[in-house]
Amino acid sequence: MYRHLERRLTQKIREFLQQTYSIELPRIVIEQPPKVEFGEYALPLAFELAKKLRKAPRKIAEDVVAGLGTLEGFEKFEVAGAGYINARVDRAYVAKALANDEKPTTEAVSGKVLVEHSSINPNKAAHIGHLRNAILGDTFVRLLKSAGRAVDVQNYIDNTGVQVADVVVGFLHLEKKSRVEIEQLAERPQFDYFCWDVYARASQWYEQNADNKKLRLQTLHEIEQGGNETASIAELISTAVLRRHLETMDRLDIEYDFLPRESEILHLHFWEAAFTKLKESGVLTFESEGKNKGCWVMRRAGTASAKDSTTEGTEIAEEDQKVIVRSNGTVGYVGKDIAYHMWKFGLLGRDFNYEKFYRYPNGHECWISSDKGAPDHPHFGDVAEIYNVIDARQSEAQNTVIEALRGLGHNEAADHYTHFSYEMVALTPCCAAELGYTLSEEDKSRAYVEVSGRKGFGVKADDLLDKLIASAKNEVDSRHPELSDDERKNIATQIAVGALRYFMLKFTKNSVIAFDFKEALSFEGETGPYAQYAVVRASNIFRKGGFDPDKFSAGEIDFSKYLSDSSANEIWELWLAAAKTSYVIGQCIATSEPAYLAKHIFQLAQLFNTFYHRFPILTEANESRKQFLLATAAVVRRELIHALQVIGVQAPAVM
RNA sequence: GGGCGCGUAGCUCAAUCGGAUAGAGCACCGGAUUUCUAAUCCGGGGGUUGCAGGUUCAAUUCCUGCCGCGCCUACCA
Repeated sequence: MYRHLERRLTQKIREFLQQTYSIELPRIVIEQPPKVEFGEYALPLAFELAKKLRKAPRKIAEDVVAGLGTLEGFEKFEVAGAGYINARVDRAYVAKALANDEKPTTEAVSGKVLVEHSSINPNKAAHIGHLRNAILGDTFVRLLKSAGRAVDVQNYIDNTGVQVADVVVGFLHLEKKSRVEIEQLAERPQFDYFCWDVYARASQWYEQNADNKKLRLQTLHEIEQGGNETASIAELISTAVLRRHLETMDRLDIEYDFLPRESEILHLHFWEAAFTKLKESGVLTFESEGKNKGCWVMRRAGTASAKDSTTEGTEIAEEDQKVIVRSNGTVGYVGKDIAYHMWKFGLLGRDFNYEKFYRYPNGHECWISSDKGAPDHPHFGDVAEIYNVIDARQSEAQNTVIEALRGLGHNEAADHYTHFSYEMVALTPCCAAELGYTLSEEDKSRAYVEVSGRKGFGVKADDLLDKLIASAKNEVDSRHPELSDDERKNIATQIAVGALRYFMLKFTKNSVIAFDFKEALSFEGETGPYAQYAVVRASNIFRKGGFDPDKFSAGEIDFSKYLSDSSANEIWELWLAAAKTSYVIGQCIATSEPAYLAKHIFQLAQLFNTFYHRFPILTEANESRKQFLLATAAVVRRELIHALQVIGVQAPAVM
């Protein structure tokens, strides 16, 4: 609604400027006034025009206001301050549309979007860093879907990398486990936790002597090769850990459609197909001397090629070279990534084979890449737009892939390739100490310490969730002894998930989260449960009053009576915030920043809580005013539930 | 050395391509008719937005230079 009116206003202003001054501005800036008394939209337009028109801003603003006339949905325009033009909407018009849940028709965007997130190495339990990735990714998926986009959710599995090799080495050479023993362990519920420790031990063991490291390299080669016992054990381990990751993420209502694996990228020869094209197009060049002698290299992203017009042809300064194919002929991960991304855009000319892998309790089927494949499978890849949720440390690699696509002439694909970059989750030194890790003096003085799977240093996702559930369960137990234990468990889980998801979303993407248990375990203040509680309060009003909030009819209400005068500003602010939800969702998608929606939810909940205190509804003597207040609660409740659903948070029945 | 990012209240963070008096939460202090359940609400203190210049009617935001911090910068994935 808010967005719809803004568009209408922009259009009107454009027409006016064209007709009156014959001016075409590239962009009409529309802001939100600092206070609701000033109206709903503010235009600093007059300041911009002052120079062009050689008139005082204030005078221009007055002229614009006088000449603008009327506009549907708007009450009036006025001049404020040194030359702001403030627009006031017709409050009753907006409220009525909102109460009736009228959605302005939006043009459907065609083309499928591919969002890839999580991508946890299948060699150990997921930790809080992975949670940030998965929650950001899943929320972005929900944002896109709520805007009507068709989305494929992928989780890339690097099942042939060194991390997997390390656990395999750990099991076979350090723990001396047989295949049968590993199979038995893999059946155990917390196999990923077991691997967590094995991985950390193996990493330490490498430091002991050089032979151990040789074993690692040999194991890695066997895994990459495939078709041998080592590869088979690696597959066994990585698949079992992968299942655990899916279970962990499912606890947070995070699901995937397809799991492409690196093993298939190798076995189905994606790279060979890409290599040919990369050589033909000159993206890759062969180095015949220098430190990268014998390698196929490409220009490192960000080392501008435009400026060095002096170097002729395809010469790339040594420090700007990124090795794609090693001198022994093997391809590095960036190369595989280029091939994989050509597949995503349908540019490779090859496809995976697919088989069913995991069925969610709700019946949703998750597919996985495979060598053989099932005959009937959904169509993946070949999309119009992609988003890769990958942390900021990999931005250079991501940019290299984008440059490769560009070099191949696929500019459109490159333009629709978004590295959805975010910063890592680290631990506060205090938190690290709580976990029993001893830190160096240097680390203690830092604001945060990076987690390290290699050192087994971090907070496991399931542990954190268990802690949150236990803490929420305590509260629910004491507040609602009348409920069954199952019901209380269920509510506690919803609260825990709400707290965790909100926590990961409240920070903007490029701020490092210094994780601290006290903050993450809080259910008060700016948290998910705060917003959930606001919904519960709204529901309670209807429950106690004997009404159904979802069937509440606003037909008879005279909104202008209750919203028009300035004494109604407080309630109007709440209506306005509710009207902004879809606008905020649009902002989140445009900027790839889910934090805006989290903040919006909190603000809406905050305004509602104030309203809740100020205006007792059920005791309201004036029946028509009571209906109006009920309509207010119904609309806010509906918008909050919707917005919470978009960030993947459910509102419990009671709290 | 080069690339990317960050520096805002005691702490953790916001501030929508530059806009009106820089906002929240936590912590601290003081309050809220035992009510639609207080996981809430109201009030209070707390800021030279790292420093110095520049551009602009307007700078936390853009530009330049410093200072400080983080990440990336392997023929590892």
